[in-house]
Amino acid sequence: MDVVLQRLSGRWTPHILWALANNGPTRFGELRRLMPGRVSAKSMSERLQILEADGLVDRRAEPTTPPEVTYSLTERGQDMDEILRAMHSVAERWEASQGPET
Amino acid sequence: MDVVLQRLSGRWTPHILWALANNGPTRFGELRRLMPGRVSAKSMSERLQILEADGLVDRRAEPTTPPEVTYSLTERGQDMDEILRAMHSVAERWEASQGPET
DNA sequence: CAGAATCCCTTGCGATACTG
DNA sequence: CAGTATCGCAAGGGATTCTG
Repeated sequence: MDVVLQRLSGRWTPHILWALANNGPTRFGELRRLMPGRVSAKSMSERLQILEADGLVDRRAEPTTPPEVTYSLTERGQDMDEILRAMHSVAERWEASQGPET
Repeated sequence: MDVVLQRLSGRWTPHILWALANNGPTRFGELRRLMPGRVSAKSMSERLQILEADGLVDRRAEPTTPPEVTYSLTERGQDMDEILRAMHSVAERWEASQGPET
């Protein structure tokens, strides 16, 4: 379980996986804009590299100018969807039946 | 979703909730021993206070000497079980079909 | 557009020592 | 037993600046 936790660690990691799961292959900038809140390009880039190294995300760069880099979920990355959906489910339930502050 | 993520944050948080879900009310020391790896008493205590403040965990202290403090899941804490089980499920699948390094 | 390079700051956590 | 008090460190991430 620790290994799963570790791969999900990082402020934006779950959001990134969630966005890719729901939007399919997405470009860097767009992915960044899909995040709820401000993410620095640095954090985004770093995290995506880690996710790629972890085998959860696939990176495909078109060698054009300007560059067009698209990220997508690997099979292993899609495994996470089960967890993300559970989170989303809980989140919606909490939001619905009362507005849990903070 | 962010609120759920935030409540699950912390190195030991998911493990704590998971342990409480599977073992029922558990005393401080025992809970600490159930963690996979070394946890300082400080971290454990801090995190439990946060979990209590977040309304996920209930703390019941028997005013004896030596003290006997028991932690358990609140209803809201049990909501997390859905997520934890998903994590556990993925963890087992990964562990079974190959030994994902790291 | 998609980063890489710096700089800096906050947070989380462990180790250790102490207490009612 | 179940904490609290201190100290110190490393990781994560934001802001900013620069580039092919």
